[in-house]
Amino acid sequence: MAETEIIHNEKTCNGKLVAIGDALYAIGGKWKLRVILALRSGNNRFNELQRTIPGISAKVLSNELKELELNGFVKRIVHTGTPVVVEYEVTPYSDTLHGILESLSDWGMKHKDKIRKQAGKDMA
Amino acid sequence: MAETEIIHNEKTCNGKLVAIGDALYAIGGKWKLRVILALRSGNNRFNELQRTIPGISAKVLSNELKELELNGFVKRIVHTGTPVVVEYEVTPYSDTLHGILESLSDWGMKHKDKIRKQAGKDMA
DNA sequence: CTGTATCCGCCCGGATACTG
DNA sequence: CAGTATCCGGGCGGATACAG
Repeated sequence: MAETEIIHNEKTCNGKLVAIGDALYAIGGKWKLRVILALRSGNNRFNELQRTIPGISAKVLSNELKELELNGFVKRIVHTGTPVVVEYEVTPYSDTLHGILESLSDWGMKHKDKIRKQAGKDMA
Repeated sequence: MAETEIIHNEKTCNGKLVAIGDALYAIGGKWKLRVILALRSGNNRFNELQRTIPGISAKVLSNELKELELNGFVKRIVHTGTPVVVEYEVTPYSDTLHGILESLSDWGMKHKDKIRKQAGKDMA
């Protein structure tokens, strides 16, 4: 039956839901992706990151970096010396997010278009 | 240069970041996707939804449904009669989320595997 | 049944000050 | 510079009661 394409199997859906939950747990939230993007664009020091990401506080940035490190997206590198320098790097694993980022941004743009058109119609 | 594939253009990235923010704003959060999934699996009445989605309160469910309706994912249908029956339906627009849901769940599953393997190594 | 209103505890996160 | 500790206010969301 063709309906299975639309209706889906409930157990499959639940499994996906769990997986989606896992994904959102790891990369959801206000800052995770922004931190990763900031790191990608070449800002690797703590204070540099804080300046690059508007509105983030030291405490929150610290927590985000720890979680990102736990999840394997970021590597913390301490260069001993005088003074001590700490750098953060995105790992190759963070590249696995590429597909998600692409679909999210594609959809986000289309969605905004749709919202703008609705707003236009509301005005008329 | 081949590096552009990895490093990306900063303005493009910012544009994507905004779009990703828009997307997460619309479908991010704890309940949005769960509500949509519950509706898809045939639960259309308010109390039915509340029973189907573990842990959601009436207030939160009410808010989620309003936001989902505003964003065009859900249609609210009032059947006048005695008693009045209210039903919620997913709209065809919610199908546009399919790509996002697929990449999220794919990635979520792979990510969980990776975490489990790490945990296994930690034990050894 | 389908919600809304109110109360309220808790936690997120901002500001600031401080340590190494 | 690289964070941590503390204080604290606002808001999210749960419980309950209530309205249509």
